Amino acid sequence: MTSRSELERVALELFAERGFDATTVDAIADAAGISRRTFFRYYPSKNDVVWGDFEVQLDAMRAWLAAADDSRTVLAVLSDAVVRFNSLPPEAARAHRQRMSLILHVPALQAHSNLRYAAWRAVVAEYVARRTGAGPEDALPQLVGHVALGAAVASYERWLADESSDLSSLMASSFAELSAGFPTVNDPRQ
Amino acid sequence: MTSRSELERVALELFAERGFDATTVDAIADAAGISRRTFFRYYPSKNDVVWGDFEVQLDAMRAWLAAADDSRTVLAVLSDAVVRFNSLPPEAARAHRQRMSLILHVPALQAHSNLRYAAWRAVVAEYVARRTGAGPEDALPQLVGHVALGAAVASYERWLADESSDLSSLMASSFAELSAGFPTVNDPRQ
DNA sequence: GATAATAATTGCACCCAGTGTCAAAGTCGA
DNA sequence: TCGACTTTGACACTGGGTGCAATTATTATC
Repeated sequence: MTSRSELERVALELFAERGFDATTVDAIADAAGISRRTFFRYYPSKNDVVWGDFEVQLDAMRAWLAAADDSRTVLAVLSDAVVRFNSLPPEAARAHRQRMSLILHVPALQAHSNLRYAAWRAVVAEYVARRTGAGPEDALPQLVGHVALGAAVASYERWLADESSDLSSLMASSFAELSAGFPTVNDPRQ
Repeated sequence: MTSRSELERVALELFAERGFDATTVDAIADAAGISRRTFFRYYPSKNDVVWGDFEVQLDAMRAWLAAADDSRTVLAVLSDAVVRFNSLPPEAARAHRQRMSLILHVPALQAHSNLRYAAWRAVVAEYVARRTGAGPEDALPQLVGHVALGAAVASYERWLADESSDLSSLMASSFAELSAGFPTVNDPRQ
């Protein structure tokens, strides 16, 4: 009985072994012992395999934000949320590095990621909307969504570039820079 | 004699008429009176047609930033650059709206845009690196690149949502929000 | 346990984007 | 006019993704 997560495991193994582009859907299906057509019932595209249970994570973050302490700054809460939903047990770090390295470095996945990012931004925008009384499509929530995503992705790239770095710290410092208006680069006396 | 820009004109017309996905490369080639294979000599992909001379614009922005007045704040200069390279004569607005609407709303192009955005971010990062003495791949320049892109894209989305809005003003106010650390949403007393 | 309804799986025939190859036209300088 | 060089085009092929209909489990019901 092939499960969705089993299929993911097999696929990621092949990607690591011979690269994403060089791994055909046929090869994945073969390795998993299912037909090509069935593969596409589990995942709508080859790209989507890499994202695993992203939607579930996102739902969790949405719920966490909905119940977050309103006495703190919007950006502080967002920073915590991003840190929390990107902290992994040390033993999961290697796998997550591999996954994110694909997403951020393989052109086909870099492109596809934008579609997923939209859902992430929507969660942030929804929270900012709740806090400010605006609609989720209004200017400020959307702006914060885009900018927060930028900070998060930049942090991921730093993390991938340095084996010894800690993702949570990088996220936190990116958001700190953000809420302070980029003091190191925005000083009028400079 | 079919030129690159003539091909672009024909393609955008078809996209507007019957939609991006429903327009095959064969149809574009037919309409332009060239062969399918020749289309791919002018543009590496169907997606790329929509971006027109983006690289040229980007080169211009790079040059402008390289020669910018260093006595002003990094974010102020970036804001000006973004405003300047996104202000169009009123008669070009309709076409640009159409083009950007495709890029921001058609899934295939939303995805592809991420690849183009990388080049845009690199230009910003390069400038921040020059101003701060850091390398273009260092944390701060990269972070500012990502965040500035977020602000720019958010502004574009606002602009597309409102026929009567002015792109330059939207860009400027997004960057103002950014350099002030999002005062309307980042107030500890709120 | 046999059977009927339901769901999962698969094979097959497509469509379309993108690429490699090689031959045919066209261009241009000498 | 000849030959070198570039542009174009025809053709075949790869690979992702989809619609459809048949086939094979599953599961519920009697």
